[in-house]
Amino acid sequence: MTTLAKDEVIKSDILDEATKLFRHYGLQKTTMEDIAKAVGKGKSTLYYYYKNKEEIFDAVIRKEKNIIFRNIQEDVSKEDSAVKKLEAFTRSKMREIKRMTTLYQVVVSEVRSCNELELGIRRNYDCTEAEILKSILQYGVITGEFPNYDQQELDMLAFLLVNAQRGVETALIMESKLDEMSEKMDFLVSVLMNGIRRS
Amino acid sequence: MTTLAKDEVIKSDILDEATKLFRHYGLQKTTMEDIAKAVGKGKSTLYYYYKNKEEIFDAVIRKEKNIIFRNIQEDVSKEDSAVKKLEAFTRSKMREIKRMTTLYQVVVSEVRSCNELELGIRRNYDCTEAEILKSILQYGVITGEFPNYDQQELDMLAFLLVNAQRGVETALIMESKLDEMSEKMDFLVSVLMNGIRRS
DNA sequence: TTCAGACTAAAAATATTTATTAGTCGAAAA
DNA sequence: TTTTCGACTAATAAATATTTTTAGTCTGAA
Repeated sequence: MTTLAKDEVIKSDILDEATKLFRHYGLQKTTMEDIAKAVGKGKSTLYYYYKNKEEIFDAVIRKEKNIIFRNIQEDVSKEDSAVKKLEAFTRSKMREIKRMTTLYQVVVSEVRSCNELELGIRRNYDCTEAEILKSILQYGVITGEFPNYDQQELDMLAFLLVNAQRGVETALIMESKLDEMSEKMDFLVSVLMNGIRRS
Repeated sequence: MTTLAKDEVIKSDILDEATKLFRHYGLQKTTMEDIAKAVGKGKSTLYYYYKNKEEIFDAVIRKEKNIIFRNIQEDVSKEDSAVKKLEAFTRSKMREIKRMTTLYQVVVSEVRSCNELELGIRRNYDCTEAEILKSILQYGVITGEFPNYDQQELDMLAFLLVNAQRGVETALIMESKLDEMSEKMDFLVSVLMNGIRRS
């Protein structure tokens, strides 16, 4: 294997600097020149590596999202019962959200007004969440922890879990009670869990 | 008892017309002149009966909110088990929301940007919801349907229920899937219910 | 006591100018 | 050939000035 292609290194540099800047100043207030300066290159050089600003932002979000979900997946896979997996999922998600509050805010709030992007990213994000949840639920059905929900019911359950959690998340963020988040989420999950477990 | 005081009649007329207009055009796009014209009075007359526009809007919201919650309370009180009460609560709330989508939108979305009002109304609205839920839960503890949750746990449960439901509501409204609302809510409530019922 | 018309001050909408910034291009450096 | 840059433009956003609308007041009439 040869050394990493030079252009891949630079692309990755650009992404790293862009990530920092977006996190600090948000999407709108970070200019292409800011990014170029941070990388130590001219502005037009960025356009040699990326089509435009949106492509950079997309790449940043995709990368960060992947990190989040890799971490979550890792935590989830450590547990061996579906119930514990679900608890791990929530705990892990909370931790990730706190760790990346700024970028999360960008995705959740700033981007919320930037219609084109919003839908894509937010939906994509939720889909991944729902996917993970669904796989956990499916696992629970297999292990016999949960009753024999059919595919449609599992979809609905995953949908409900994602959005119920988000409802609580939003309320706590709006009242800036992030510190109560864990406790309340634990309680919510334990209730939901017991609910799912019945028949 | 004498005939209803004349000014009470007019105040009520103003409220009725204002309600219609707010429902049709929203808070911002309804002017005091519009209301006055609809009532068939001059604009300044409105100020004889109400301090300002906000007071009118407040009164409209309070009145509508009372109707909603009276209807919900009525439906809830018909049931005699806590579980059925909770189901009735959700079903009834869904129906009320659909019935008043427009005004609900005003409260939920338009007012969301109108900071001063937002907090007051939204919080007030949620409080009432949470109060009803809490009383249902308390009832369930008394009847033995639910385990012996203490006061703090009941508060938390009510908070969770309100916001979990709102999360799902919001998602469905955003995707304009109001028709799936009942089905999904039923499912959510049944899950939550079973969760609450355990120990 | 109840109302209206004329009024004001504040806010909202509009138009206009100015400043930034995303993205292009052709040419130079590596 | 691959990578970089400086100079340029067109579009977007920010700032400013201008007009219109509208909430709320005041005086006085019925």
